[in-house]
Amino acid sequence: MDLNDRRQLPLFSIGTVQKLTGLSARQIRYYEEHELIQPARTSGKQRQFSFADVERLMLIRQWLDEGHNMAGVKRNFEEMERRRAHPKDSQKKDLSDTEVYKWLEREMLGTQSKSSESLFQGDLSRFYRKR
DNA sequence: CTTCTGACA
DNA sequence: TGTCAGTA
Repeated sequence: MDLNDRRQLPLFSIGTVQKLTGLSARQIRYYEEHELIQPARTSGKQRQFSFADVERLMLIRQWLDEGHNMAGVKRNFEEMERRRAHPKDSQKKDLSDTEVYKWLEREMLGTQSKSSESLFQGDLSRFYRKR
């Protein structure tokens, strides 16, 4: 199992994702309705978000902050999809392992400074162990 | 206590 | 989007 597979692992509750993205639970569920994200579900129907989901939500957050509406956000994702299907020679590749870990490190440091609670610890332990 | 769906403004 | 209800 490589890093890219682990980016798809269902790890976070909606509460954790709210803190990570700054989006409200209402918004997160709304974006799921619009198929912008497809979080997994537990047997009890609780949403389980992966890093891939969180990354997409952060992109949505960014585009929304930049003034885009839902239609604009959807267009941006469609554009990303086109590029993935169009092998242009000088396109950026997926994040390298070191880039992902740097991102993780920043998230953890930023979170820990806000309070003594270790937001990730529990969920992240699965991310590191499951290989 | 947290999350879920449906619904209203 | 926020918020409230009634659940699981």
